Amino acid sequence: MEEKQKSRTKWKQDPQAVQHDILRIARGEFAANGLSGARMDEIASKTKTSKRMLYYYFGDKEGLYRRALEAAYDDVRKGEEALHLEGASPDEGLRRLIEFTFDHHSANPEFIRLVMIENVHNGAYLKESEVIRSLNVSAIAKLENICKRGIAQNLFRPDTKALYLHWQISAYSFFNVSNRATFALIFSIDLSQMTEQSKLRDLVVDSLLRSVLINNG
Amino acid sequence: MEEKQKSRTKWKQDPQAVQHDILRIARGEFAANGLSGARMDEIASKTKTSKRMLYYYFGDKEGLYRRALEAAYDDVRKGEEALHLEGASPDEGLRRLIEFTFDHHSANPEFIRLVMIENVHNGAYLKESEVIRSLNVSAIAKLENICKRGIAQNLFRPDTKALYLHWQISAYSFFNVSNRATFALIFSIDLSQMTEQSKLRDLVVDSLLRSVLINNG
Amino acid sequence: MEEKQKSRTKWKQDPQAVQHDILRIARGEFAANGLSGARMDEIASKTKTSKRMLYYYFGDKEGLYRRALEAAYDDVRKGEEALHLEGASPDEGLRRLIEFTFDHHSANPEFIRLVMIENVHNGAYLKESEVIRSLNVSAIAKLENICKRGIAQNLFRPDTKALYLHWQISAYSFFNVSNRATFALIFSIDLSQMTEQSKLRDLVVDSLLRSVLINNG
Amino acid sequence: MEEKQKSRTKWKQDPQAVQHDILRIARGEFAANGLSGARMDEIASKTKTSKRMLYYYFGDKEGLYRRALEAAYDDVRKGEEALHLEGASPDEGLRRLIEFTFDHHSANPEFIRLVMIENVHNGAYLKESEVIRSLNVSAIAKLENICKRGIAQNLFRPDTKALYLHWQISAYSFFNVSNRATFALIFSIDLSQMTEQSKLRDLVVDSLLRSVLINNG
DNA sequence: TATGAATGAGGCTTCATTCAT
DNA sequence: AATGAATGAAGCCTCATTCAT
Repeated sequence: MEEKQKSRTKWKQDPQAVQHDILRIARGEFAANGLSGARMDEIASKTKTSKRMLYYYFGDKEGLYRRALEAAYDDVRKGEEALHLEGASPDEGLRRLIEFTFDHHSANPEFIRLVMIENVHNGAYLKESEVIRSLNVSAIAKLENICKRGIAQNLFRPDTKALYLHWQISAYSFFNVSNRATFALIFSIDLSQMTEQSKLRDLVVDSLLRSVLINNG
Repeated sequence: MEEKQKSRTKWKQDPQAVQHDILRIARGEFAANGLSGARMDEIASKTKTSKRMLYYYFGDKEGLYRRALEAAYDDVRKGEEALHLEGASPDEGLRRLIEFTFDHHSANPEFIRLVMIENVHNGAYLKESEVIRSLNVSAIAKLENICKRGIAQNLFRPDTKALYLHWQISAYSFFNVSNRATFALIFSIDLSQMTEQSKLRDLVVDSLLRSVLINNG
Repeated sequence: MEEKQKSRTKWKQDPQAVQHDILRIARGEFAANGLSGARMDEIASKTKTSKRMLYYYFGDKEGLYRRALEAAYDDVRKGEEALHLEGASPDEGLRRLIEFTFDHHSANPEFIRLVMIENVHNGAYLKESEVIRSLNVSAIAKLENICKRGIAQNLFRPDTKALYLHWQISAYSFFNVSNRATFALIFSIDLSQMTEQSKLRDLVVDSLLRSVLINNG
Repeated sequence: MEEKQKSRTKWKQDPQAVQHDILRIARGEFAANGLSGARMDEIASKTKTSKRMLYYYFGDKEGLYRRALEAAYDDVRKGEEALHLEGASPDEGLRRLIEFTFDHHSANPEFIRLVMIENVHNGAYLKESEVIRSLNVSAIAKLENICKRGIAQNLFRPDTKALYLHWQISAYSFFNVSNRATFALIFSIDLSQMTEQSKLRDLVVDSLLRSVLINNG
């Protein structure tokens, strides 16, 4: 057991670091307990600063939640930028995009939970956020490029739409994380095991490619 | 003083009705606000009885939540029984099953929200429930029958697995409701409109059939 | 030092008494410290019940303040009803009314302070109160009767108006209490002493009668 | 983060001006919200400097309040010096003094509010102030001169006392401002309208003169 | 002289729950 | 079976003030 004592020496006078620290903890707590379930006291105690600072920097609980949500979206967007598909053929590119998205969601369950929670609130806090609006461009650009090329090369069905394909990929990737608990209980199968995850990933990739590609007999 | 009085006419002396009334209200409140977000006072005030009755019949808040969750699952299961596919061919049966599931989820957003909330809690309350275990049989029986026949008739790919197909159908149908709010905000498109819903339904059906059927060129 | 223990036996189940008790204490605290200066904890601790009951019966601090203000006005109004002037001549009646008002204000400094405080808030809480509106009738009825008779009997100047005369009486009676502290400090004279109070009362009565009566040479 | 930054141009390096600025703002805030109701943050944010300066120059909240109160008294006293009655007859002088006092109070509602607030605090802060003591001389000197001359010329009743007459004038002039809000609400009449104000002023002047002058039949 | 960052103490309020009848 | 009154614990938030530079 370590002595409970926060190192309040070198963190001071670094507002950026303090805010980041708070946001990181807050994200975890909100993801774990929901907006009303999370406790400001609990968040504060896990932080390197005092409770007062949560209010100093974020105003109130909802403000903190909103900022944590934004930060989560932003982190995920940054992660997505890491995927480069320049040289790949349309079908190979699509395969890799699906795999990446599936894995990326799987690797960020905290983000998934925040989005679930935000949807329980009907997107009320995302609605207020200016920051989020900028996500839509980058989120779908890669896919649009792939589709355009795939259709032009007569590989993809001509009615393939990037937005709807994105919806499909998201549905699989999101559901895979969001509904693990209840699915496991009802069907007595733990799909979060690595072997199951790779099986599901293949299923998703194959299924979607088969439905998009023209010659998939 | 804190809760308004209602004119309690002749509901008294009917415990069954009282409990049903409470559960119906509770389901709505939990679906709308989450477990910690829902308020016992609010639930009670929308009920035909007093707050004391919630505790009398359901013990505490978590007990009420669990019972409301169970009731929601039970209602949905009953609804699913309405689908009859006896005479249909495997491909037609699958199509109708997908459509039905999609529509059924869409028609029960309150249930979807409860399941989301339960997943946020890692299925902790479903885990305790004895009632829920009985759902898994009926939920997948129809699909297994279809798959068996589809494979036997050389219509479906031989490696088609009912459980995984069910997972796919569920992913689409669930995500369609669960993530409406955030999807709409990020992509500025309201997929809940009827025309969009029917477009998505066709997309889901076509995509899945194409990926399952052997000759789908 | 008495053992700090509230007799929580015979007060229970008497909501009226509980509310009265709370209001009495609250009036004192608000009068002594103002709206923001008063402390809910302090009010509660002087009460026979717990802090929770303040909120149970009055909603929040402002609700309690408003109700305490209303109760104070109501008490004062009831006190005013004790004055009966039926048999008196107009001049004698006016004299007695002025004396009574002067004394009544002097006897209720807590009420005066509440009114001062409410004026600091620009009457924002009185404005919301339905109860207060009923005061205006009774407050001035007696004076109107006196004026009418006084004018009819050629005793009072014909342009004497009850409302403005009331304003004058109130100004003296109110100021006598409200500004004691600063007046005493600046002029080094404690007008709250009984001899000074009676001198002031005579001054007010004489001055007003002289200015209203026709033959006051 | 909690307070907005202002473009501090070239106010720096002028302590006098900074203190004046702070006092002006503080007076307004205290007058509007009372001692406990006023917020140091709010005062600071309306100031040209930062919050730290309030503490630098005035020590703490109470120190700032006291200084603001003193400054308000001082301003008012300076204003009173503007009245010159040298050539006037006693009755004309008295009339003009009353009118002036009435108008002067009416023109300084912020000062009136501060005095109300100080009285709510039983003059506790004025009591500590050295500065205030010097006010009593000038405040009443003019009136004493008038009274002496009026009595000597057999115009005023011989028992006329400057201090009590001052009390009467103050009562009217103060109450006219201090109780506007509640009076308006209870009697549904807005006495702050200009026509009403001039009516009240005439009433006050006439009433007081009639009660002081010997031949006023 | 000046300031952004930081804070402990204490304020108001709400929660699920139980009591007494 | 049913209820209005009551509550302790804990929640969120704000206050005047100080620190480190």
